[in-house]
Amino acid sequence: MDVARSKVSDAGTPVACASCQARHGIVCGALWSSQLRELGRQSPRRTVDAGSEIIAQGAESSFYSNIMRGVVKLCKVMPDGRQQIVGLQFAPDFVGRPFVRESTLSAEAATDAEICVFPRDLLDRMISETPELQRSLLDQALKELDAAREWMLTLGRRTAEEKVASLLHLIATHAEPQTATTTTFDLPLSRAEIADFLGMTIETVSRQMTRLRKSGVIRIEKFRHIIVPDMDELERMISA
Amino acid sequence: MDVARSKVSDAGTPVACASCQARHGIVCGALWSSQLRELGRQSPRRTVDAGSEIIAQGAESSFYSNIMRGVVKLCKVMPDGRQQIVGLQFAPDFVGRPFVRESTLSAEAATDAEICVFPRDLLDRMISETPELQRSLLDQALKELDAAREWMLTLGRRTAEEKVASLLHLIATHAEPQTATTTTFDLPLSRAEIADFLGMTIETVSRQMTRLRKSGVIRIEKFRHIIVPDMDELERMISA
DNA sequence: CCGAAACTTTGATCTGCATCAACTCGCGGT
DNA sequence: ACCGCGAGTTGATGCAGATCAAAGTTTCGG
Repeated sequence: MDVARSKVSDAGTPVACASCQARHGIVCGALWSSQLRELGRQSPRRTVDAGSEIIAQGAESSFYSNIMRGVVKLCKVMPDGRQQIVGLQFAPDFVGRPFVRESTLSAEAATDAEICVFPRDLLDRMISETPELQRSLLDQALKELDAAREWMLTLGRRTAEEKVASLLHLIATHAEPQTATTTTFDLPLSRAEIADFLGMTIETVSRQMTRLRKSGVIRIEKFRHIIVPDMDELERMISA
Repeated sequence: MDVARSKVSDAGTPVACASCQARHGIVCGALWSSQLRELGRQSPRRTVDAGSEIIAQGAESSFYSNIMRGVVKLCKVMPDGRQQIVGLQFAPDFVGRPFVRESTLSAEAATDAEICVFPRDLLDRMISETPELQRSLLDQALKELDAAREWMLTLGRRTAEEKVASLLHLIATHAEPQTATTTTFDLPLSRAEIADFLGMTIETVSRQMTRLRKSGVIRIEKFRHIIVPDMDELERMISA
């Protein structure tokens, strides 16, 4: 059914959407061809470089985004500057909080990224008139909820070493399709960001990384590039 | 519009539902009268006493629940026994994970509670044929997601004292409508459960509670009964 | 190619919370 | 009323991870 739908709509698809990575993602995959055309016409692509903010915490934003490329981090900061990353989003995820205008968190590009910017009013209208899209957003919300709760367990009950292993596992799993047993990837986060995700300091992150390296679970090249010879071994560190 | 809908459907409402606390809650408030009748007929009430499990982690469950009375905690446990509470649900919340049969967490009554048990297959069918219900569930899912992320900040970045204050604030806010400035409530959780929610030990929980008591932020009567003379003062402890 | 800034690692020390260990309180049973 | 047990508190000590400090590595502009 989804296949039939997309086949049909491909006829009138906007050029930008035709070859789009997210064409069959959460949002666009749930739209009828006429809606896709309207949305596509009013939704510019934007490239954002690493570190720049997409949505500010506490601000009202008039748009949603869809990640086409790159990684986006969701952060919460306290008045005194303490910071916690509460989610990582990868292409082709949807970013935004339907039904609430003021954002309770900030969204920031962790790597250079490309996003598709949806006008809020337009997409809100489409949500309310498209059950398929609601269902799709419900699906993503429930998956993010599962992920958030899994991370609560990590934050509350795992040791520093387990935390770092959990993060590496999370990224290895979401980044690139792995080949055979050995997995390779570039960390989309700096040590400081990893610390903010795991609720620790950069020093402890660094120490635990070298611990994992010395015990042979991972290899590290140029700080950011990680090689996991055996994913099972990494999973064992997490005692999931 | 919601009002009109409920007026109409009250005519054919099942007896049990007529005076139900959750009649206009997440699930039942989004159903048509014929659906409510069908669901009501097949959904027995059940009383569960404090500590008994409603859904087991890792098990397939053939039902969802709706909390009529009491508090339900959502837990995750690791193979070695470490435990983390990842959510608290109050009446009239919906409990369950649509679209996924095997539960990744357990649900357990924290206090004596009363629930309404929905057959899974029936409710799944209603979800798929009722956009209003999908929308309602999306709303709850997004709210729970906000709450989970707020709690991630608490787990990752707040001190022990701030954590305890955060929990007291959470419960004070969700339990009873407060009178004027001073708020009073019974803790639905034991010290051990509080520890599992905050990622600490019972000893530290206890110490921080007496710290808050000595500093005058709260008063404690019979361990479980808490009096907050000034909610603003409590909020200040959280440095939210 | 050089130099400065930003990021990361490593080492020394400190501390907040965990752990271990009594002890107290409240409650239900006999 | 007394006992016994689970829940909570309080105290002494230990340790994982924070903090403070410094050196090494990478990046990038000139």
